[in-house]
Amino acid sequence: MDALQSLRRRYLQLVDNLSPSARTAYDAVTRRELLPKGYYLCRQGFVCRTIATLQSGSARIFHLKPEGRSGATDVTTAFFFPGDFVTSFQSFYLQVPSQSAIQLLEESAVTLLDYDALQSLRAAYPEIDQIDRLSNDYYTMWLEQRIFSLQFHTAAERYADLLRNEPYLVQKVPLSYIASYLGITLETLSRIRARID
Amino acid sequence: MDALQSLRRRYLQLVDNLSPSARTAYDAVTRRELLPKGYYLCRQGFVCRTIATLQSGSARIFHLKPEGRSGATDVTTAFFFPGDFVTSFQSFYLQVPSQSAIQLLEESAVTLLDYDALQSLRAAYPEIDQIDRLSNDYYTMWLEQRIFSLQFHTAAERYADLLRNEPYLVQKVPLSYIASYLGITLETLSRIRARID
DNA sequence: AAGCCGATTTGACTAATGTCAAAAACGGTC
DNA sequence: GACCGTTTTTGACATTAGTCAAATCGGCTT
Repeated sequence: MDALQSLRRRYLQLVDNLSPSARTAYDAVTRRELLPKGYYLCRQGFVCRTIATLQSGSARIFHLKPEGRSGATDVTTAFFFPGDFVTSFQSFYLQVPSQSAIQLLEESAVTLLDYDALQSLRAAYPEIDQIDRLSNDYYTMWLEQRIFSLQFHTAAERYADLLRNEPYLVQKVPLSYIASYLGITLETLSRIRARID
Repeated sequence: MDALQSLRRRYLQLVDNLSPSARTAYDAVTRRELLPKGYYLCRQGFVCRTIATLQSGSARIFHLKPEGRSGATDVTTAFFFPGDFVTSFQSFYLQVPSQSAIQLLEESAVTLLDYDALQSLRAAYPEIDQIDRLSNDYYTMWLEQRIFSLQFHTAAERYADLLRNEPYLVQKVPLSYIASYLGITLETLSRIRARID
């Protein structure tokens, strides 16, 4: 877990210390935008063509499953924070339709980069290829840790972890997002919260 | 899911079609071994120094947690099959102590490659770097899918999936491994099986 | 074939979580 | 400050999975 954070620092440093030529090339193909709360960076069923670097704000990735008796259920599988590269991994790297949607949780400043542009940058600048690789490794380890947590910890422990790691999140997003992220219903989450204080 | 398998085929093809020079360099630094059932490719708490390509046989990666009242509990988090690159991802790529152990489930033929040797090969042969990257991407997508399955499917559905995707597995490994992999107790798994036929 | 040992199944009971429905709390608007 | 819609909490009950213990099954040995 500490190893995870140091990996994250490594790729963020590489981003900050791009060589002038790589920086110029990067700036030429990316665009910075301030996008409103609720904006979709990626829609379920569509190919995710861009990867966003989150400068400020937050986002979530979620999956809509149709069947549920009481309408569709919306299950959040991850949250994103500043410094994260935001995309639907499989959809972006394989350019296939996404199984999930990504939505901003608040107004956010992002830097957008298209798939083709990223591939060109990677081919031309080893340092950018390195960032891409490290950030993917980071994501992979984050996933490993999440599975660990889903398999080994109780819902109450997972909520406590979340409170510890992302306290601000609990302030600003609906409980239903957090509950589905933890793999429980919002009633159960509410009861866990009641028991804590 | 289909995208996943095609990605796997892509990296396996690259392995088969290495250029003669890359092949020679690869053969020079790897060793093929036939290892017995129960052999540990990696021990919990130690740095995983090698990555194994599984030629035949199978393996599992598991985590021992000490606390349990009735002795330590042993939770399987993945199984490996021929064509897989077998290692503890975080431990190998960051060279930090592993949180899990990897054990052969039967006598297996493997090709062993040390961390330093892999880094040299990657630097010298772009095609090997490409294989490493694709296989990591494959693993990442596999993890994503596994989280999906843990979060969206019931234990019974996950067992049915396993039966469909890895039928041979059910024949040769103890139910307790499969149960912990599915995130349930072996009694529950036994009851699920009883209900199926 | 009998005996043994580990793996699996079954049973009875308990604990945890889900479901459905209603009440309370909260936020923004007029 | 009253009103409205949304979010969160609470309650009662059903369902699912976990726990502990005993019975059965299967393969192996002698």
